[in-house]
Amino acid sequence: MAQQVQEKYEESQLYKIRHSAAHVMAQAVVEMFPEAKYTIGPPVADGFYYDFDLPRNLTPEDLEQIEKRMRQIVQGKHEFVKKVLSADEARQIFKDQPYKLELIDGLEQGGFDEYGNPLKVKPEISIYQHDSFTDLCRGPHVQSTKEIKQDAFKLMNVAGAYWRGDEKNKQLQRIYGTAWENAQQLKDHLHLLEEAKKRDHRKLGRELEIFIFDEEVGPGLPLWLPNGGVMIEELEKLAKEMEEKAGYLRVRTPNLTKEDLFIRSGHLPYYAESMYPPMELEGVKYYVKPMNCPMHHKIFGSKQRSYRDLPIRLGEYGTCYRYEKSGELFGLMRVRSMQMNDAHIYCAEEQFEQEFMGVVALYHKYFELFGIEKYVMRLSLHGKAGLGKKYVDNERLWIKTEEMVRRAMDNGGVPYVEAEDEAAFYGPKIDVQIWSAIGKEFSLATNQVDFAVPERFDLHFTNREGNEEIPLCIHRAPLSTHERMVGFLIEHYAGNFPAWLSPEHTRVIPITDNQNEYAQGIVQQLREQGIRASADVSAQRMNAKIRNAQMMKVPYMLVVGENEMNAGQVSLRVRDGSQQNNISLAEFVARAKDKIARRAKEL
RNA sequence: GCCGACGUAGCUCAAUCGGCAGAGCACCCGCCUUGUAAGCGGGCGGUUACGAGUUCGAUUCUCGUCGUCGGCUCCA
Repeated sequence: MAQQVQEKYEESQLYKIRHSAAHVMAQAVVEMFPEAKYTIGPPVADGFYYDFDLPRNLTPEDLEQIEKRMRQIVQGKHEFVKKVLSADEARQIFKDQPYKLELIDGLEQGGFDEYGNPLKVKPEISIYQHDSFTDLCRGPHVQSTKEIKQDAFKLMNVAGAYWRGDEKNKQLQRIYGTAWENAQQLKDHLHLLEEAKKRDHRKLGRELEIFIFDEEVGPGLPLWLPNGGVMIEELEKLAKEMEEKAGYLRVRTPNLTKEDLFIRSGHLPYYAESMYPPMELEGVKYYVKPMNCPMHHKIFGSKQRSYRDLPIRLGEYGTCYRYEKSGELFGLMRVRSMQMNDAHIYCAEEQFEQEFMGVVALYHKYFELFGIEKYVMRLSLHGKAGLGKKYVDNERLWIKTEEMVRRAMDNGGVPYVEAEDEAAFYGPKIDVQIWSAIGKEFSLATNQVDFAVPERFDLHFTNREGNEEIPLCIHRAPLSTHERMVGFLIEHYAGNFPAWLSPEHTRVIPITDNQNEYAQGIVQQLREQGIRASADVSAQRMNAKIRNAQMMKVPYMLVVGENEMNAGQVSLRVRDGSQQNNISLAEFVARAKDKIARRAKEL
């Protein structure tokens, strides 16, 4: 049932265009720097890149030059010619290209592809030539450079990238480009990037007063402003409702624990790099928690459990701290303090499938609520080489657990893709990739199976036969962290949240200050009905007040002037610009309460 | 952490070749009493991220630190 979503792209014309554009770019770069060492240049999601080892750093002006030269080259209508040859012939051609020689060695041994990953079948060695440029390459390419339209590609930026993606290797200069079948597609793509920029949660988060970062507080440590506080309250309320229905119990655990706990859990041997260093008091080391699980394990183990008690589902919105490397921080999406929608489900092996799929069902409810239409479940497996280093050293259990997850997903009819060497240290996991309203990809929810740590904590329950059995543990966070979830929601909705999530439901706008008191009375009535409201009694004109409320993306505006006041009514302006004049407050309250209570998508 | 770029008022941005640091918005004070996306006038606001150096003189040039951004690595 595992889907090969990549397969199609690799056979497409677009893939060939991008791959070929990468070669053309490499030609232009090598012309500019004859001493350049070139490495690999594959197509990626929206374009391509090529990594070079160059005598100096590239500047934006260089990119312009390279792009200009590329346009000349593609207009030359050069044929791409493939040649299959022996390793020695290839070595002769690339004798001055050390990275290519390394690749040839890998290909010859039949061991590794260009990323250093093991290959299943021994590949043939081939080169592609066009114009003056020859590259070691398995293809496929377009017939001729004329298929690369000179107005349908663009070089985007330069970035550092490690050779073979390994931070121990030399850092190369990577040029990213985007390429399409025609100019219109390129234009559309660039437009989409512009739109994404407008929705950027870092920009909107500040404008809508949801969160800030402060240099003095520290990188990756967001301060939630009152508006963000409201959104978090709403998300917690949502999770609590859903989890109570699904039989979860809520617990609370401290942010600090003794070193001993994390030695036992395996965090210190396998995860220390991501933990804040310990603080020592009276000779005892304490760590801030990067995860809640060890403490939940302690709660599970705090009394004797029978098979009749299982499954036990312990949930907590615990605040965790992880020392993410400075360059990894990214707005709310990657932070150092985070509050996870965390829970641990302890179950017997025969309950695993049902519990696991129960979590997947929860995902689907959230997808529906947030209008997430596109998603991919990504099954992350262990990598053999990481056993005992990245992963607990028990290959038999890895394989067994991975098979259990596959079976559960297959039986449940949930499509997924597999990703090798991406598991958590204690077991395989399902990460959920979702796509926002404008097609930007996010990785939010996670669902992990832990076959290792319960044993380390000596957790057990008494089974039907009266024997002690170790429970499985499912770690899950369908709503991710508050940080990442809010970041996603900002971009997904472009700040136009459904009413229930909006920090302020209603802004009451008096037309002149004669209506200030009336407006404030309305606010009080709304608050009593559980509707978040404020009155704009500033000295500005009504038009400015409306504009401000629109810019803060408040869903409902109640305009009150002389007429409304005398009639005891309000005039409703909805965020979409529609109006409903002279209605009773009760009518508005009924509408708003209904939308909020149902968490309706529409206003 | 690594490669590169960037850092000017709360926000968005100017400042010629190294020569007195400016605008709009926001905020405060007035005037206007207003009908569905900015009424008008005035005022406050800066150790140009921080610290050194070069120079008669540094927002501008050099170095270091901190932070942000584009990537790599990593990840909820």
